[in-house]
Amino acid sequence: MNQQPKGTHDILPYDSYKWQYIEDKARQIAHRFGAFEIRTPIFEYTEVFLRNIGEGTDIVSKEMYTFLDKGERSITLKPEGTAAVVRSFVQNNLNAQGLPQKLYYITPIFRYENPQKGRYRQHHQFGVEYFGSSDHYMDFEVVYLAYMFLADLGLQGISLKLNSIGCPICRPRYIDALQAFINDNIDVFCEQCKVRQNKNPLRVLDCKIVKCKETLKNSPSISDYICDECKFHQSELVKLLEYAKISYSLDPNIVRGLDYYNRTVFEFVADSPSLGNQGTVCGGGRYDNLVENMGGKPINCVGFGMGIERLMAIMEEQGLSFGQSTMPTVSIVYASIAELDDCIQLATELRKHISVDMDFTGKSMKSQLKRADKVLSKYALIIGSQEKENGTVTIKSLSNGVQSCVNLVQFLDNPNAFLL
RNA sequence: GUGGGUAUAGCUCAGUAGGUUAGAGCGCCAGAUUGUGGCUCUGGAGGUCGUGAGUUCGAAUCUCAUUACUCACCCCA
Repeated sequence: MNQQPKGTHDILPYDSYKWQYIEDKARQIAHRFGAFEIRTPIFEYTEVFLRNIGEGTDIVSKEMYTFLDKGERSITLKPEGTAAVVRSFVQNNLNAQGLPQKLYYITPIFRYENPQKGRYRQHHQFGVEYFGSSDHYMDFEVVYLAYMFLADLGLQGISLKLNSIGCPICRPRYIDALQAFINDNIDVFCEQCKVRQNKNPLRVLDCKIVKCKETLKNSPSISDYICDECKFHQSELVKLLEYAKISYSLDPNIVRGLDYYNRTVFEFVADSPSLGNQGTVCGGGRYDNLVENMGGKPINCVGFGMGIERLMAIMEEQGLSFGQSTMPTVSIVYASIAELDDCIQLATELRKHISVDMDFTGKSMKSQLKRADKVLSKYALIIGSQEKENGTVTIKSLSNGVQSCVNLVQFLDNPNAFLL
């Protein structure tokens, strides 16, 4: 049965350079902001996610890859990045290293969903988590990091959407008002919304049904309910964004699907047909209570997760560069099988310095040169009876066909001098 | 969990009033060029037509079932 599990994808040899390119860029940007990489296991005890993402969320209630290991412990494959990082942060007392602290990760993420464009059962995220400040400066830096990363890749048509979902003090007041509003208009709303009204009223704001959307235009706005501190926090963040000339829009319908967020929530959204309705390429926000909830000190945090598959889809669509595939510098070619041993020795010697490809299956010279083309070698180093007899090697440029014959000892002494 | 679409060569796809031996382009291998790649020409290999039943003298083609993929809903990166 040569099949891969539903919703998973192999990254094939001729595509892997694209991943390396994006991962390199992500690391560069993170390092430019002074963030350190953290790598947590691919699975955690189920509790880590159950408690912190929120039992009422879809992710926890129906999308986790959960199983019992041989010791009857409940294990779950990472369904998002933040909870695991926070677990590690608390467990290893990383706050003892001083605050604020900036971490980033690149990790596979697993969710049991029905796959479609831009949604897979295994996808990959580049994420950043900042620990240790309640200031809007920290929100700004995290948003700015994401912004710079997207800009660095050359992406166009990505917009930043921003919202504040308040804090544990003011949000309940808003939810009460929202529920009351929905109740007053209960007949107009769709069946989904009627259910969500009790389960997770904020999600009603996200409904795509036209009739619900229309009705919601008259619903109470969260901006009228959030407390002065939350309001101030947002307005100060907005000032910084404007100062940095990052365009944004305040969108009261941005409601994130994880329970731990408060105050700032944001998304970077592409209006990209290639992604269908999965335009959200990055989502994040502030989570001030998560560290404490996981048994740590009260430490305020901001973070985001960025979907690499979605990034790549947009980049492909916009025709952006993924850099160059890494290529061997030279290919070694034997004119006949009699020179194969000499060529192997040459390759062994050269590989101490440069990248070398060669065929060793006795193919014709013609097919060896074809292969040299295919693997994108810049030069072919040819050894035949002539060269072997004279102690030389023929260097052929594969871009213009020019070739010269040089002394093998001199060549090995400083190969780069001959490979311009 | 719910709905729509698709399934033919390694890849992208042709192929219906059911009818001999199922095709093309690209890719692969080889030759033309016996020590030289890309271009050109010639040849070659490669198919249980997703799987299983049914209708029929005869099924890639029609019917049913099944599986996979895909898009969409839900939700999310």
